[in-house]
Amino acid sequence: MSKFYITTAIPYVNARPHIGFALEIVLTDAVARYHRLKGDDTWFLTGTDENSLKNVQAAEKEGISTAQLVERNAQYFHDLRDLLNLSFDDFIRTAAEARHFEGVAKLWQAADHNGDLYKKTYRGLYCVGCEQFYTEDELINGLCPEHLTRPDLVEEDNYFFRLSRYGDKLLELIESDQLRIEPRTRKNEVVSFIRRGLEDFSVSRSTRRAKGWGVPVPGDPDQVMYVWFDALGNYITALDYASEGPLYERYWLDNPNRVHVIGKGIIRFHAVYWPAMLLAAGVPLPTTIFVHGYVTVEGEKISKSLGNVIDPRDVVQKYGVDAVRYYLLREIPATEDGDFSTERFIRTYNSYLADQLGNLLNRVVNMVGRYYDGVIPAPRDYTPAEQGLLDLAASLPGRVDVAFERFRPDEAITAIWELVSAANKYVVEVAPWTLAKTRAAGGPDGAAAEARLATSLYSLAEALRLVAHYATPFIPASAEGVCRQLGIELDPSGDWAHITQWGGLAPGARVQPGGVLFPKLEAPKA
RNA sequence: UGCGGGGUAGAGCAGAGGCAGCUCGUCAGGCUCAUAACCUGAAGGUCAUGGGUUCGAAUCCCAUCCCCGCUACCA
Repeated sequence: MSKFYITTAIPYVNARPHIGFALEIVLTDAVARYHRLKGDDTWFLTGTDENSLKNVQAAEKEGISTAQLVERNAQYFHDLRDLLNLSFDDFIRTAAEARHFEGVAKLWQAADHNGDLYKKTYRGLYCVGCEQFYTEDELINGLCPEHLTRPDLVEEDNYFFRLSRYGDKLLELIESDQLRIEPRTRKNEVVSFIRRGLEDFSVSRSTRRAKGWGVPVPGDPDQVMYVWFDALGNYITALDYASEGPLYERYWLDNPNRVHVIGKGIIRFHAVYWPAMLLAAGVPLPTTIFVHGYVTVEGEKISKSLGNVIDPRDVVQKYGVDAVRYYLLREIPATEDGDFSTERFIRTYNSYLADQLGNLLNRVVNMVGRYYDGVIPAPRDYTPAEQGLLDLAASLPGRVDVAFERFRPDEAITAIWELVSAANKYVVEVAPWTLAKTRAAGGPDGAAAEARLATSLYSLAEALRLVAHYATPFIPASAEGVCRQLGIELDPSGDWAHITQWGGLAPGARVQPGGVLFPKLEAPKA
């Protein structure tokens, strides 16, 4: 048994969650659930990033307080827990929690004591209407793209972080995989970025410009922290870094697996800024950063102006939570961009869940009912016909483990579904309905047929038990549903070697026909 | 501009010197336990293009054309 700490990025709360964040959090959930299944001491954190000036502006527009606005919007994200059947252990809100304010202040001070924070005049092009800075190339003909006015050249004292000090150290850690960045192409990106030389970056804003919203800089009431210390710090403040409490000890200090799951757009902040900040503060670094791709919708980038933003609530309501989880985990390759298309969604669901798994369960439960009065029989001698199933089952623990080690749930599912497919083939090969007829005829042939029939139905039920357990991280509710119909329960012991061993199903279980687990979806109109 | 990844069947992808594969889709057949599901078989590819190395190249080398990511304070 090992330990495992895993986090998602914390999203801005200025809009409802969309399908892209659903991908990240479902992906993280599947990995966390897998580690729990294996008996690892697992902690899964998510939360919301609330200390942004944009929230202040949005609240003003709506005529409510900023605290009210972020609280309401944070709820949308917390609601994903039920909606997507998530298993996070903790949810941190950066604007609302003392542990966060205190932890971030401590992190700041530690970096400061190390001499890595200093004050410098920041000069930038500031649009009063937007209340934000623009870089030259963001402007259109030198004008603010939003208001088409000429931005002011504003000077302001801010604190800067000495990132420039840490290039060599970061390179060493990343190239040696002490800080592992997956997939490899993302690691290359980061390495080549660092090689080009690192510049210090600004880590505070004037309190006035931030309208007083944010975490105050310790000892300087005129400044609040900018997003870096504040938002990135959540990964340890949520573990009570402020007091270096038991969670911090258990999941950060004394744990070889500290994993951040992030989208490709924020890799630099997590793979460069954040580790450097931790080095400055004398805090251990994360061990792994996994970078996933983005979701496109019907082949198009998600964007508000295109109006193709998908709310996970809508798809879950329409198709069910496990259908959505399955699609995200299997059809979107974790390391690449992947497309969310209704047509493909329905095809995937119908083929893998309804036709292959659901139908297999149905036929097995039905045959046990018909030929053994609903009681799963004990197997007799295994023959070459079963060998394929047994060999495949024996290969799965290793293959699934490798897949998760690489953060590739899609590969794990593909491997698991080979067992579903093999079981469907096996049904046709042994043709239990023919055996049942021979059995009914009696005589020595009938006795032999009885043995074959018992062995085959047991083997099929056992294959389904294994599939259900392997499928738990991906489609937890349906995995339970499979077990319920088999008349057994998911094994919560965490004894993975035992769970995945062929023969774990105790004969004598009474199947519970429970109707269709995955009702087929109407094919999209051609 | 530089760095990185990629272009393989209608779609999505695997293969990294030795008969071009997988899933979905399409077509034909089989089966009747099952959700018209399942099983078997078939059709479908100039492996982006041009050249080279090799007995042999999707695979290695050179060139070209496309696509995508990164190219800093933008979560």
